[in-house]
Amino acid sequence: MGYKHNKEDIVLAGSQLFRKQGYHNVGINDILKSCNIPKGSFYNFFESKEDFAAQVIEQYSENSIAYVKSLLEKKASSPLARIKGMYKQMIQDNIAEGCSQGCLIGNLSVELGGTNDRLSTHANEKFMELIKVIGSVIEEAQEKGEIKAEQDPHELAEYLHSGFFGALTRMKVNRNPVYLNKWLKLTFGLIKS
Amino acid sequence: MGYKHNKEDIVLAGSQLFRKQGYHNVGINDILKSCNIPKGSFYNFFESKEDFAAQVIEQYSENSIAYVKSLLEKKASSPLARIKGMYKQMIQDNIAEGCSQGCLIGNLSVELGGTNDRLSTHANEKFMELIKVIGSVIEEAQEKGEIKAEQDPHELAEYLHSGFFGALTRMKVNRNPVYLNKWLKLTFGLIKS
DNA sequence: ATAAATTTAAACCGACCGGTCTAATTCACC
DNA sequence: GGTGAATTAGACCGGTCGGTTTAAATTTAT
Repeated sequence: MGYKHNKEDIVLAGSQLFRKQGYHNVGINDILKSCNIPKGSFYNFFESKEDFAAQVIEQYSENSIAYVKSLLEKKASSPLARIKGMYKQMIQDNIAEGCSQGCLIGNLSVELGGTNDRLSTHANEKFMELIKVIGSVIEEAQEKGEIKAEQDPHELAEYLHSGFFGALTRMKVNRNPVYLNKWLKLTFGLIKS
Repeated sequence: MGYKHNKEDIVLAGSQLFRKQGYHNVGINDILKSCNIPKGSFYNFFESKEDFAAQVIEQYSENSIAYVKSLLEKKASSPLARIKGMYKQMIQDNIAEGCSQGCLIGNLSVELGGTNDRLSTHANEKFMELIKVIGSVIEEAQEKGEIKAEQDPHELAEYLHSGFFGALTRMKVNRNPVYLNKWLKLTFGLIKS
């Protein structure tokens, strides 16, 4: 049950730092300061900065997937309403964070996609896992006739979520949620039957 | 007319490096090596790394805007065909680069949006300039009845281009252009009248 | 109670970072 | 052809980077 510090808290702090400031702009010392641990403890838990980042990706995406599943499982409402509600909730979450962070997976894909195979492959795998979850609810919505049936549900999920990342980027650079709301309105206007 | 080295070439080399590897992962020495100049020359032309990056943003986006305008001005074809043709061309360009770079403006927006106000504001201004250009052709297409007229053309241009950036991110992390093609097909299927 | 194992703590390391400095070179102009 | 300004050249600087090390403190097991 542990000593003074615990791994999960450090990883959580790291995900906040990486999301807001990126990978290369965050040093080990920033991480140490942000949760008041000495360097020895850090290297006791993690092999390297890269290993740490891999665990940040893992924890963040597992939490995200669980969160998305919980939002999509409210069987009371229709599939389309659940998907739209999920994005609405995510928009609220980003607003609560001051529009300054965005999506860790997307951000790291951009920053490390050109150079760090290990981390960007890891991020990509987690992205695809999330797409699967969203895709299955889109399929449901198509079966109920709520969403145009012409497109492959999995492709549509990819389209939605990478478009949402584009909007998150606009949000981050402007520190303003309007782009998320515009995206929501436009996207769901376009895909509904 | 110059001595041995010239500024524009250094800026061009920098834009390649920043696009592929990001801002913080590229050091001054990487830039020097990539165009074989000594440090003294670099600091003769540029005040600092940040000043250099600002000039990279400026040159890259001015070139991009001119390029986009040239692609959109082929009055032989319809406005919609011109817009779609522009994205098709951009997809080809990214393929020619090995799908490893993406968009400098978008990439820097993600990496620096949370921390560097000067550079991210600069990037944002250039993004909006480009949106204006695309927006005006969308308006044209709407007047000709080629694109659904319900949406504001400027908002639609923002939607298109930030969605394209999302697809570029998928491309970069997968080193694969299929995501760009899927995006093209889906987007233009959805917005056409 | 004590020994073994683990975690905490921070000083320390070489490498590299962005940036400065001084000298040699090259150019434009008289 | 000589002169002053701009460019080229790279050694050099303090600071910070990711990472190592050694010892003290703490927890667990006996």
